[in-house]
Amino acid sequence: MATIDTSLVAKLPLFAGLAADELDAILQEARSVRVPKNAHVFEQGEDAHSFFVLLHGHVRASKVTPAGEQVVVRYVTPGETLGVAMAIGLQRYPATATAVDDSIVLAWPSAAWPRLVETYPSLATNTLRTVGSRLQETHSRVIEMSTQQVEQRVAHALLRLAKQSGRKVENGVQIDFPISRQDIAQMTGTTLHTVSRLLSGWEQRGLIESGRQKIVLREPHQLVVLAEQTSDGKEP
Amino acid sequence: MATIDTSLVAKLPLFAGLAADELDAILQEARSVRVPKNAHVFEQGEDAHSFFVLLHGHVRASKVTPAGEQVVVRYVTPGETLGVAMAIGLQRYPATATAVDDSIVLAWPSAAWPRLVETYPSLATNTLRTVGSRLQETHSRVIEMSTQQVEQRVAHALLRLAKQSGRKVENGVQIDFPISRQDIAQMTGTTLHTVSRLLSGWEQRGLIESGRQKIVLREPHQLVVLAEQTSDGKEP
DNA sequence: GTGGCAGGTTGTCGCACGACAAAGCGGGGC
DNA sequence: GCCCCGCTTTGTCGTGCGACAACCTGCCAC
Repeated sequence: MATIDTSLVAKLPLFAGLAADELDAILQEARSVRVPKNAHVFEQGEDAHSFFVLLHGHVRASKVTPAGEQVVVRYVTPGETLGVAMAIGLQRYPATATAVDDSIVLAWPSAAWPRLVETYPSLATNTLRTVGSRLQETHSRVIEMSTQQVEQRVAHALLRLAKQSGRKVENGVQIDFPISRQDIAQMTGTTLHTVSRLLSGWEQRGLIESGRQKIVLREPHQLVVLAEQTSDGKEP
Repeated sequence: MATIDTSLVAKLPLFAGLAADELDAILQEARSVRVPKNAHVFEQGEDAHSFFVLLHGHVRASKVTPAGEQVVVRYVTPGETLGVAMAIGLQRYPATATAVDDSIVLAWPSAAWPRLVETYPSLATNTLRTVGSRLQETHSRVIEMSTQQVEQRVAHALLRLAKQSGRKVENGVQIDFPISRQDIAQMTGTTLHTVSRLLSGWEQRGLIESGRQKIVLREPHQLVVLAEQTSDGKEP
């Protein structure tokens, strides 16, 4: 296994406030794992043996309901932690993590977490901060789903994806990993049919440009307008 | 200010793993505050000056959207923390906390948090666990809103409230604080009209008994059946 | 090169629920 | 004890969007 590039990893929120030698010691214990596209990093219900940091690629975290429906919980971008089940007191992963692109993760055995936290307390506070901000985001999503129509929700979803993982291209901002209408539907609580109709409409109006598992935002600002529109037509 | 009853507080998850004298030291720094019914513990957007533990009563945490719609984030029951904004890296409270009953909270200045955490690292891991489980719950809510109909969601909401704050009464389990159809609507992403219709229906079928800001579950099991029903009629 | 299929588009239909409206009702305040 | 106001109920109507269905299309495998 190759040595990990410390200079990149040092900047991650998880490791904020750690000295270089401390970071080295922590990284000693990590394995770097390649996860090919469409492979699982871990699966819902499986014993939470490891926790991870995504180094490269993109990972989708999703849950299945008892009735068998899939819901996308979030997309993980490089630098973020995933699978921190153990840290929040779970024995099993509450979701499935799937690489949507060839990806690389750092993996630590969950068993090491209590010791690591004891030795480096900032790991706990750093994780607390990231879990907290995920809680915030999830609350936003609840609020969106409670108060907004499908069109607004989908627009928001695209904007969020573009902000997280947008890549500047000729005609605008492209979402930097393969994503289907189905995926978007599962993020926004609607059906791929409705998403398809919406995207078609936007494409005709020149707001976006899209193809197979590919979306380019041409007029992000217009989408913002759409996303913030209230159903009663008049803005505050 | 009266001394705080240590024996009760010692059992709270926040203080798990602390020695008696450590707990005492922490409690020294807290003020106990009475919050009358309908008063705010704190308000959304306000500077997050303190964090709290609810000792007695019930508190509703809610957010308002830019468009002015209210959404209920959660109901806080005695023993839970609230207002931990600072711990998760926020300067301001992300929601408003309102006492729905006369309540009592312990309050610590947020400024003390970093020092407390440094001195008593289990505060961080304990908080991490509770924030983690709130994240789990919020994810469940997203999933519910994505995949279930209003009837199922409302049934779930009642069951959750009953489990958290149910009080055994003659005819079943009563939700132990005043709650309106409006509140339930704001928890489930629907309107008070729809909630009213649903409750009326259930009352006629003998599942519940309800009045002004009061709900008694007579047949919780029947509600569970309702809550788990899929729209296509057939169960797995 | 070509066949197969995952991903996408588009049309039609139905209904769960939100919007609007208007009228009971019960409890707390004076 | 009475009045008023916030909670609740119930009716009607309209519609956003899910369900179902059929077909298209560009990619990848072989």
